[in-house]
Amino acid sequence: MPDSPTAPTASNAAHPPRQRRKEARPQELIDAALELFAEKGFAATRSEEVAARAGVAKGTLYLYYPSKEELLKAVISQRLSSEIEAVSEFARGYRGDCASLLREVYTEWWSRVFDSPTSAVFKLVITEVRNFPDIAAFYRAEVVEPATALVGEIVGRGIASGEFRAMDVRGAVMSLIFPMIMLCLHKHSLGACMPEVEMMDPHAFIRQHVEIVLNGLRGRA
Amino acid sequence: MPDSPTAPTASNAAHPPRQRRKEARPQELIDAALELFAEKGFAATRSEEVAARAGVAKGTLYLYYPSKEELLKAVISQRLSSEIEAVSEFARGYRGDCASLLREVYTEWWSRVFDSPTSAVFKLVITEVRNFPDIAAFYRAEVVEPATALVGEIVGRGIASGEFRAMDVRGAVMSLIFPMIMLCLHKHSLGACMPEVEMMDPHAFIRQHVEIVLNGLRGRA
Amino acid sequence: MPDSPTAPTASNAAHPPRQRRKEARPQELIDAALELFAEKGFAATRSEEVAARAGVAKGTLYLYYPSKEELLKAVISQRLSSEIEAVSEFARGYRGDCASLLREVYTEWWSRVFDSPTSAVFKLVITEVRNFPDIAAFYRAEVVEPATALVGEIVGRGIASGEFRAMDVRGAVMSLIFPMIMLCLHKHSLGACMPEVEMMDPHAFIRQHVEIVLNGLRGRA
Amino acid sequence: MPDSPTAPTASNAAHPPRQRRKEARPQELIDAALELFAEKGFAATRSEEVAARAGVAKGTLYLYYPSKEELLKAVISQRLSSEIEAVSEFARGYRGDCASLLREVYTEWWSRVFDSPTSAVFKLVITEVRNFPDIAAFYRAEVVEPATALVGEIVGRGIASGEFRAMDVRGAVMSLIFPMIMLCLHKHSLGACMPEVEMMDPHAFIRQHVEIVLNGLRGRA
DNA sequence: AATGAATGAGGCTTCATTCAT
DNA sequence: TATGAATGAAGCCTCATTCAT
Repeated sequence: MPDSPTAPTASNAAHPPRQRRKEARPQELIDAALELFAEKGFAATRSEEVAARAGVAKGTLYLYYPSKEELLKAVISQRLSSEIEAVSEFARGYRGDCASLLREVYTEWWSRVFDSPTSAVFKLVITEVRNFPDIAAFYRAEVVEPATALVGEIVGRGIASGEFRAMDVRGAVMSLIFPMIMLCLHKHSLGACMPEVEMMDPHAFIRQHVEIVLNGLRGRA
Repeated sequence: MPDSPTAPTASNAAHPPRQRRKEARPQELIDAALELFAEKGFAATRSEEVAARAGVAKGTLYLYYPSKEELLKAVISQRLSSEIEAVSEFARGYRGDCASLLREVYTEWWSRVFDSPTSAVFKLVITEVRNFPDIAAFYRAEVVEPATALVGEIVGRGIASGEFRAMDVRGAVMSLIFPMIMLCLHKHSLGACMPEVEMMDPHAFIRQHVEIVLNGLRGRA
Repeated sequence: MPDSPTAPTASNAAHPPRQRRKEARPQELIDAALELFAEKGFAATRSEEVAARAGVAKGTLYLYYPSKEELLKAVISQRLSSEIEAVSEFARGYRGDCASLLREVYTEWWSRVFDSPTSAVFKLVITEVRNFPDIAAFYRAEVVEPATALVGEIVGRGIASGEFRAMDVRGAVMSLIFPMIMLCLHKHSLGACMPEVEMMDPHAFIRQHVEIVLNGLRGRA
Repeated sequence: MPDSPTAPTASNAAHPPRQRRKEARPQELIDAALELFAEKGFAATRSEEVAARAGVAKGTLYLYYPSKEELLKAVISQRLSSEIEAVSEFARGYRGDCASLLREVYTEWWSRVFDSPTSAVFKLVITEVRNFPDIAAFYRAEVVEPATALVGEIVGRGIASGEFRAMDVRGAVMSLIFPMIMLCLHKHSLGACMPEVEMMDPHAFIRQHVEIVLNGLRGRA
């Protein structure tokens, strides 16, 4: 029911009341920026849009980040840092065979990442690395290396114990990881454009993919 | 092919090229645009750069494409159309078991795509679909559907014949295809930034990945 | 003056200063503004800088002056008013020949002006008059006219008495005054940029200049 | 008589015809910039105003100068360079006594400078040196040093020959030069605001000032 | 057809001023 | 009264597009 014209509500006010929320702003801005940068790309997102989505005025953005580019870097590093924290914790001290460990990591951790805003970071990194070399170095050191090492070590152990057959470990890691990243990319690109197209449920896919690959790592080639 | 005896010798190259140029311009502009759009993103690429890389002046671009956006659409549709042509041809009338067919499609056709400029289109599509809904519809109808249908049909046949175990076919297709697309994305994003980092050879990865998945599709889960 | 025996010793300084502050604020703001406006120009000086140099926060400035422009006007009029007061007093009722009077005015009063913050006002006026017409009217009425009248009258008396030869009085006044103003301008422009360049001592220059001009006013042309 | 509403003239056109005048633009932009920078100050002049006064659009300015700051530097160096050329030529190989030479330099060269747009450069330099240290170095090396050397040498010769009495040469140079610069500054500051105020004719002042100082340099102190 | 000078809408950023605390 | 977070108008500059040559 629309407001009657003679009964303006609070939202009609020309100047919504100013709020002083110094503590909350940085995270709000980062969240808004991640959504928009992933949706439209860094260059095509106006800084005013980011501010608007974070519920502040244009100028406020610049009280917290000195430029749009610095905001981008903050978005990526802040998001990834917290996620990295999470996996490390997750994998540390896990007991059981390799297959179970991988199954757990994927269904627990990856499923959660897929549902979180972090899923957008992959699109952002792929889209913007070539324009911002800092990102490449950071991403490689903080994400690619640790993730490859973690999964690679599990696969390597499996090969050593005879659970898996001999093969190129780096390739096996890619076979495991790449589809997960693609799932994230799809969610924020084609998937976001065509909600009507029925696709396999992402979580079910994750489970099935891990099983296929684990199974494929075992048998005779 | 040596000069025909009646053709002028050195000055031969002076005119025909200029003739050929006019015909070749659209393709040269598309090639330049694909490289740059994939490298920097559509919004961050200046149309003057595209013209420069194609060896013409700024204004000339607009004699062939009415706007930067139309150029983008031309880039995507032209590249994909020719590639689609190619696979259809490839798969049509293939005889043999499912595994062999998939092996062939991937190692022959995909390996070639990975090495061609078409590999950049995937990055471009992922980057820009949300800004240009036309692209989404086109890409889905012309690429996603046919490719999914093609591979899906092969996998389906394999399940029907008992060669593969029962499972969600769409998911199996994703398990096969996603890493290939990621390979292309990587080539044009992180991979382009860090040439020094050693990775598994892409073609070897393609072979290994297909074997892992094919093997995984067969065995008991 | 030593502490009075009944006054608290160290803690003495703690409270009175805070009291004094409130009274002193306008002058502190004006002093800070004069320095900065003269250094960087009115438009290029941020009001926050003025506040910072005066030791208060941005908002506080606006408790004392309603806008940056009003602060500018206050800076100019306040500084000049107090200086005008001083000369008038100085010249009133002086006895002696014209040359001596001029010599006194210049070496006593001008030398002092040169060393005081007032020297910066000349740069400020020259820089900003055309943007703020109020300043022109004020400066002309309160500074140019009185000063020209004062010096002009002395020179005129000298010509009348035969001490000086006949000439355009306004021009003679300019010959006397202009270099003094230039000295102030130089101090706050080039002079401030290149402290290493040796120049004639300003006070010595003032004395020599007055002698040259007085001498020139006398002799046969 | 205003145009009748039904008879629009050429000046009513929304887009005045584009003119391609690559050769003439730089000088036109410099001239426009000098006027405006001197009038309002560098910071208070919008780059669009400069373009408009030069008869071009905003963007055109940036085809010729990469930033407003570079335009400022071009304005100053271009103007001064051509003027420096002129004096050097003027003084080279002059014959006659010192007084005559100075008289000539002043009445010929300075009078011309005063009437030319170059007169505005002095205001610009004084106003902006502290913000742009490059200008200080350039101005000192190209203007202050040569001018001081030129006039200083003449005065020095006069002292050596007994035509002038002994004194600080640098000071004498300042006594000669400073009023000329002040005349230029006045023209572009107070003088521009109050055209109604009668002042001594600048050219007459220049002549009288030189005579006063020359006379003052001679006589007994 | 090709060029590149010219244009001006639009984006990033600054900063004078306001206002909640 | 003092603060400094918040605002948004306004300025610098870029670049897609146009058009005179």
